[in-house]
Amino acid sequence: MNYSKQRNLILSALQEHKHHPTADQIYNIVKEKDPNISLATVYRNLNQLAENGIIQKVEHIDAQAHFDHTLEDHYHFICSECSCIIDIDCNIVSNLNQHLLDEENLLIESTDISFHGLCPKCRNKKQKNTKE
Amino acid sequence: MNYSKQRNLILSALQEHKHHPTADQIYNIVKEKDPNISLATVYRNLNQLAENGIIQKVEHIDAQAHFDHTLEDHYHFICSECSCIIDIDCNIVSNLNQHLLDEENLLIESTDISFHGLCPKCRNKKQKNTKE
DNA sequence: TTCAGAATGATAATCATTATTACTTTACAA
DNA sequence: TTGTAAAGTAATAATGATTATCATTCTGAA
Repeated sequence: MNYSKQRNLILSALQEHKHHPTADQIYNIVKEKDPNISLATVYRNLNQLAENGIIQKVEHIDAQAHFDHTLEDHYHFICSECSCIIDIDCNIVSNLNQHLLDEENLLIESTDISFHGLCPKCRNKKQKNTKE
Repeated sequence: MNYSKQRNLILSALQEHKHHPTADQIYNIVKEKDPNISLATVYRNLNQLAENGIIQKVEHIDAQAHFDHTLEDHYHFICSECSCIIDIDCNIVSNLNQHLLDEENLLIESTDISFHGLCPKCRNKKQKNTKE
């Protein structure tokens, strides 16, 4: 990969905004510093950065792809109220993979886990509303 | 929901084809019995059947939504080679939910798990190829 | 039988993403 | 330095899955 100003802007935007932004959200952040940047450039560079193992592309959360500044293996909690994403770091799958190989003859390469529910903030709001 | 011939055709197509077809696949199946049916009708009815708890809409597998004849809670294995989907029925998450509530203050409503890897068929093929 | 509400087919619209195209930068050897 | 090929860019057309719209037809209770 050759140097490009745009790619640098995209990468630092992602590192500053750790909440799994989408391509479109990054586009809006970067546009403030480089108003001429194209949405296609953002898509191209995010995919390229992900292919080169510099960032992580997180799919299957919703219709859009999200991008993650960290490469660490982890899972996601998605709030059903405000759609915020919270990282869950846990190791429940290691022995499960062996089980699936032995019992079902399935060789697991990767596992996606996403939890859906209420985040602490939204749970608080709901409790307040029901009390009133 | 009023009766409709099209919805009945869609439902029985789904019950005969248990391998998580997409809207488009169901469209092609149903078209043989009712060549005038519209793709929009298929989408409309699949969503409606899912909303009424008659079938299950399975999202986040790939770009397309898949539809599942069973309402039973289960997870999916998706082969990275042939993209076939195999049901995984397991209960690994029950105690995890309590853990996430206690430790992270997250109230889990549902959990999506998808495993990615090689299905038995594709694993066989690969082994043959490397032996030759 | 009537008639309001539900369902339909055809098609336009939408949304996220990718491909195309013509132009500009960058890397680097001569 | 300078020439040039590779890589990058903006603008925009194209794509694929899905949803919305709308005029027409069907369903079922009164």
